[in-house]
Amino acid sequence: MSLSSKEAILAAARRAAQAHGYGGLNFRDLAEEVGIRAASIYYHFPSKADLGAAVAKRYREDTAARLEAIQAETADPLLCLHRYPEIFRQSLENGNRLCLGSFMSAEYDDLPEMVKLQVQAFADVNMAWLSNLLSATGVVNTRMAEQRARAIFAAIAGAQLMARSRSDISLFDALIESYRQAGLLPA
Amino acid sequence: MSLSSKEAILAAARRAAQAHGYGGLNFRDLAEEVGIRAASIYYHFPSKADLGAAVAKRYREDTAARLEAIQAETADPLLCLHRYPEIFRQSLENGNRLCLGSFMSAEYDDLPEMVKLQVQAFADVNMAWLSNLLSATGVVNTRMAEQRARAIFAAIAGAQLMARSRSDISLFDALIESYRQAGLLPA
DNA sequence: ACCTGAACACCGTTCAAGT
DNA sequence: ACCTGAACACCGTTCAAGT
Repeated sequence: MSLSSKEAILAAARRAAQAHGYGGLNFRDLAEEVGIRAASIYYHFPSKADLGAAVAKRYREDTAARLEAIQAETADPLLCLHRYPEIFRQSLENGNRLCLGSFMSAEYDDLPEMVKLQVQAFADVNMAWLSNLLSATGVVNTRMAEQRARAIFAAIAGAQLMARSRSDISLFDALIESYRQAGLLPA
Repeated sequence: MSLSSKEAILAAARRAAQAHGYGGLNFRDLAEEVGIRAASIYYHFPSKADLGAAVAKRYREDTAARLEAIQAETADPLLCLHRYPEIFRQSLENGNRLCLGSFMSAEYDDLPEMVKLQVQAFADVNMAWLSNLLSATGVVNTRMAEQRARAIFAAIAGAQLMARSRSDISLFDALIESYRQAGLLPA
């Protein structure tokens, strides 16, 4: 059975936003991909801001679920941390797309307030997960875990941004490896 | 004496692009700031792509000049490296703006070819400068300098992106400090 | 419930025409 | 050389009307 229109819109909007940003999202192209008319999107989402916020919210929820899945599969916190870059790598694998949080951070000035809130929440989810696992490893003390979590999140987002601009996933892998060698990420 | 229209357009376009990206650049607002009509911009730049490429080229040249200035002022390569984040910090100081290379990397899919080339060139200038100085310090061997230079560039771009989304320069400083503590940047 | 055509006001972009 | 009016294509949005 196929997706409901609302779910199809959300999925297409997410893909578009990861490739072109919130500003690059447009209802006519979106509608064409879903197989309806642009005006029909307004039945499901009252405005572009609402659609953007819904996309960002879903993106955060999906990411949170994936992080929880990693933690469920992988008992060792060091191994969990080792797997963290997967999240960003998969966006590159999926059509050289960017993390939605990164793209929207670049566009931050021009985002509706309700979208900004979701972007912050996305970053918070990532940093909390990282901080929690860093503490669990004992590699850094609890006081430093939060600080290190922010640094890791920012650095990996930067690595993805650079790899995307070169359309080169192996560059992403090499950057992550460099972070490990340098000591930013646990080896 | 005041700037020529062409220079005034370049300056205003740069500021706009660092705040709203290439996609967010618009000729009417730009023209209003310069004091001419939108159509007049096309006398100086035959298309938006040409303007974008000119802005990115100038941005790269300015950055190269600032990096050379740091090197001229500061004999010790370790001190030069210590000063590198200044480049990104100043964009944040200047109206919470993003590095043009970062914003355009996010928008990469939608960039005209001539703009893409300048974005690559900008990254290359930064990485070559970093690599050269890293080699000079002897902290890493020459073989690793290039790899580390990429990692530093990507990580600092990520730090700026995150600090901007929180409108918090002190967060940028804290992230740089974390990179030093972790060993990514020479302390 | 779900969708659409047609229209609206606006905006980025272009170009022939002005001075 | 330098600038502009006017037109064009496209956008987000609305709404009465369709099924």
